[in-house]
Amino acid sequence: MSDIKIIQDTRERILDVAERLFMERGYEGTSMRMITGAAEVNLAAVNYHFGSKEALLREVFRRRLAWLNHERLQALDELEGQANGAPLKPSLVLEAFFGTLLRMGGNESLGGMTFLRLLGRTLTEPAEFIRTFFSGEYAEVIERYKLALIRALPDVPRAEIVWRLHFMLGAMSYAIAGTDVLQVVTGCELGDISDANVDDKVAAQRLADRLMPFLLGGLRAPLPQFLDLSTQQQDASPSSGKRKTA
Amino acid sequence: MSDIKIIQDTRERILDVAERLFMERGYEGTSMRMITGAAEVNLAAVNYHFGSKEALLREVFRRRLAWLNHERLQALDELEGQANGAPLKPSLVLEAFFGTLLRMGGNESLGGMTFLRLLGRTLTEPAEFIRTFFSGEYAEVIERYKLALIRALPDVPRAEIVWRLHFMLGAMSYAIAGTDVLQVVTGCELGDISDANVDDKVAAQRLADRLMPFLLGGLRAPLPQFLDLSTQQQDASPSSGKRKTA
DNA sequence: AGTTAGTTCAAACGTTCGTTTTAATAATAA
DNA sequence: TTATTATTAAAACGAACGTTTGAACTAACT
Repeated sequence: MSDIKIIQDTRERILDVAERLFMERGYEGTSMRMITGAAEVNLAAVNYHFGSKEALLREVFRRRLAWLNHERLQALDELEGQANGAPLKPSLVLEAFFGTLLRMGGNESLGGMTFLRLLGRTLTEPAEFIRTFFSGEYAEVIERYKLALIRALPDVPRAEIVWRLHFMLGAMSYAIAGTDVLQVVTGCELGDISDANVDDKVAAQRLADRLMPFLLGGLRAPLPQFLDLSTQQQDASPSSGKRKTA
Repeated sequence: MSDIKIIQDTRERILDVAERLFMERGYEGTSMRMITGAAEVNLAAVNYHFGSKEALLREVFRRRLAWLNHERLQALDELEGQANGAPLKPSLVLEAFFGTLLRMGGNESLGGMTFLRLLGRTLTEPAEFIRTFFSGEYAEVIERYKLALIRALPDVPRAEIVWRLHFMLGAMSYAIAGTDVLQVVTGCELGDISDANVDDKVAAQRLADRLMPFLLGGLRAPLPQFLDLSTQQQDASPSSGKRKTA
C-alpha cells in the first residue's frame, strides 16, 4: 500500500523531489545536483526532460495548478449556477476559493501540504520569471473571483475589495508557508500545523477551520473611511456605534 | 536638501544598497559583486567591514529592528501604563504593533518601505540561519504582544489567538512584500501601494488605513467551533444568530 | 621625519553553479 | 536481424559564487 509508487519514471521522480526541495530551500537555494542526487537520477536528466531549471520549476507548478485552476473555476460555476443570477454570499465565495486550495493540501496525490507550502513561499520569490509565470497562471481565476466578490459585496468599493483580497491571499500564504518560520516566533503553542506526526488531511482541515472565519471577519470588517491611524484615539471595538459596515 | 547624504562612509553605503538589493532580488539572488558594484566600493569591503554575506544580512536587519523592537515595546508599555492593570482593547494592541511598523515604513531615514518589503519577504526565506536569526530578534516582542492580546480577549482560547496572530502577521507581510507580485495578480486597480510616484509616507498611511480594519475584523471574527468546512452549508454571514463571538 | 592602525585596492583562491557534450545503453520499428 | 529512436551515463564546459591575500594608500600620532 505504501509502495504503490516505488517504480516511477525519471520525469515524475524529478518533479516530486524538486517540489519538495524547492519548498524546503527555495528556488535559488536548490541546485540541480541536489535534485538529481535526491531523485537518484543522472545530473543531465533535468535538462534532458525539461530543458532548464526554470522550465522544471514551471512544470512543477503547472501539473498542480492545472487541477487547482480547473477546480476553482468549477466551484464558482456551480455556485453561480445554483444562485440563478443572484449575487453569492461572501462566505460561499471564500469557501470555493480557499476551501478548494486547502482540500488540495489534504490530498497527497495532489502534492499535499508540500505543494501548498511551496506555493505560498514562491509567491514572494523575487525572481522575475517566477512573477510573470504566476500572473499568467493565476490571472483568469483571480479575475473571476474578484468579480464574484464585487457582486457579493455591492456596497463595498471595488478598490477596497481588491485590497482585502490581497490581504486574504497574504494571510493564507503565510499561514501555510510560514509554519516553521512563525512556529518559533509565536512560541510552540500552535502544535497543530507544524506537527509532522499529523497527516496532511488532518493538518489541512485544522488550518481551514481556523483560517476561514478569520478571512471572513477581515473581509466583512468595517470600512476604513472614518478610521485614522495617525491618532491613537480611534475605537474599533464592536460595541462602538456609528461605523459603516461592509 | 536631497544631497545631504552624498558623503557616506563605506559601511553605511553598503548597508543601504544591500537593503535594497536583498529586497529586490532576495538573499540568494543577490551577489556580493552586485552589492559592492552598486555601492561603488571594492569587492572585499563587505568581508572587511562585516565578515561575511550572512553577517551583512544580519547587520542590515539589526540596525532597523533595534529601533522597531524598542518602539514596539515602548508603545505597549505606554498603553499598559495608561490602563492601570486593566486589559487593553484589542484595537489598541494592534495599533501599537502594526501601526509602529507602518509608521516606520513612512520614515525614509528608518528604511522606509524598502525595509518593510525586505522584512516581509525575508520572513519566508527558507535559509536556516535566517529563520534562527529572526526568532531570536523577534521572540521578546512577540511574546509581550501575545500576552497582551490574551489579556485583551479573555474569552478566546490562547491557541486561537496565536493562530490569528499568525494570520495577521501573514496578511501584513504579504500586503507589504507582495505589492509588485500581486499587483499583476489582482489587476492594476490597487494603484496606491505599488505606485512609485507616491512617497513612502503616503503609501504607508494608505496601507495602514486599509490593513488595520481588516486585521481587527479577522481578529474579532466568530470562533470556528461551529463551522465545518467540509460541508458547503455553513453560513458565516453577520446576520446569522447563534454563533460564539470573539 | 618615521611608525602605526585603519581602510581600500586589484588579483586570485577554490568551489559550486547550470548547462553541454559525447558515448553507452535500452527500447521500438522495419 | 538491423535501423532508429529514446533515454541514461560520465565527464567536462565556462561562468559566477563567497572569500582571502598582500600590497598600496590614508591619516593620525610620536
